[in-house]
Amino acid sequence: MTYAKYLGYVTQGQWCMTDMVDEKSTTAGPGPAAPVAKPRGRGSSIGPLAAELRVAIMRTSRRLRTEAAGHALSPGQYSVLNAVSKAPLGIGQLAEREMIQAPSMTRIVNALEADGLVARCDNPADKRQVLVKITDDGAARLIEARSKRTQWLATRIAARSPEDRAILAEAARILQEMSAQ
Amino acid sequence: MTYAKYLGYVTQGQWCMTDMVDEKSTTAGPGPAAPVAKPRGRGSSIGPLAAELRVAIMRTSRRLRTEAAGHALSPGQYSVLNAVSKAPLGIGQLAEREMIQAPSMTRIVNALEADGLVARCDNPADKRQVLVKITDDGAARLIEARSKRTQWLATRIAARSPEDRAILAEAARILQEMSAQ
DNA sequence: GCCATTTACTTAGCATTGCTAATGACCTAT
DNA sequence: ATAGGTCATTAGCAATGCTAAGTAAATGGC
Repeated sequence: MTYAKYLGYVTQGQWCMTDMVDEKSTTAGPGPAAPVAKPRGRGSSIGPLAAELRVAIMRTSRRLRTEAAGHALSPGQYSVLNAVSKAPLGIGQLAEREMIQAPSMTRIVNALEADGLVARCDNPADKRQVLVKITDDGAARLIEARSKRTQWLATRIAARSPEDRAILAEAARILQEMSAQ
Repeated sequence: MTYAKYLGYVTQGQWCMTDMVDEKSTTAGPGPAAPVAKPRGRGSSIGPLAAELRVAIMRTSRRLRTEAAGHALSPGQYSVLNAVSKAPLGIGQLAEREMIQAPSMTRIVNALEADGLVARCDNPADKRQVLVKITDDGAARLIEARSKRTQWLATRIAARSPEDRAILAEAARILQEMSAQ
């Protein structure tokens, strides 16, 4: 019950809560990480920036997730459908991609299959493996979900100034690089 | 089982999965980001930017959540502890802040209380209400968790150029504004 | 060529977290 | 004083994650 007991068993984040805190008062100062290169000037204090960016990202991601809800496609289903839209993949491959365990993926694929969005096929080369293939219904649903998923964000972006849009574009690139590491 | 049955009952996002798709092929086009500055003309295609930004944010948030795990404080517990660190709050207020329902908050507070990180107090002015107060242990744990939470991000930020940091700072501000709407 | 090991998926069961519904205690207004 | 609303808790369901164990098929050693 006390959560701590749950650790050592949890291997990756699987919690869901908001994380929508106002954490202005992080402890601030130069913060966790080291200076860098030429942190000169007063402006480049890493700690507060990291704290602020974290809050901004978590809050935005929460909004994105919330807004994406209600489309009859859970995030997991969406991810899998998207992955399978290019080429059929096995359960294990999908699980690895999504960073979950195979049984969890089996369950997701079961749900998608029950809805007729994917189909299981035999792999002639290895009959142990099940290939998950997208159906026409699945492809249609994916396209629909895809646009709805981005809709909320697209609306807000459209409302910003061109300068802000440029910054967001750059930030997207930077964030991708950082999280890829 | 089929998820669709679950809708109309779900009111907000509560799923957890990766969402860590390689959705490069969203509609794409000119590649990652748009030019800049003077976007009008053909350059300011909102759709691809929204799609890319969405992926960047979701992926980064996922990393943040994953990296934050293993500190014996779930995101929910962390949020509550942080909220309560400034002033005691009632269950209902906390629930509203976190955008969850009161029973869920009761459960979180129960866990924190069991760990001795918060304490329930009576509110003399309204005996229906329970005030959740942080304990010394809770405050200590919060500070510890706080730095660890931002550490991952701070490290990556520290490795970027000053220009990138400036962009991220701006982006954080913009994202805050957008998600606040 | 046959048996042992490994691999891929499924089934079974537990844990966490969110929600709704219903209950009990208390405040507020008539 | 009583009726109705508000706050918190308890009870019970749904979804998603995990581990452990079981089945089917491929691979390897003798």
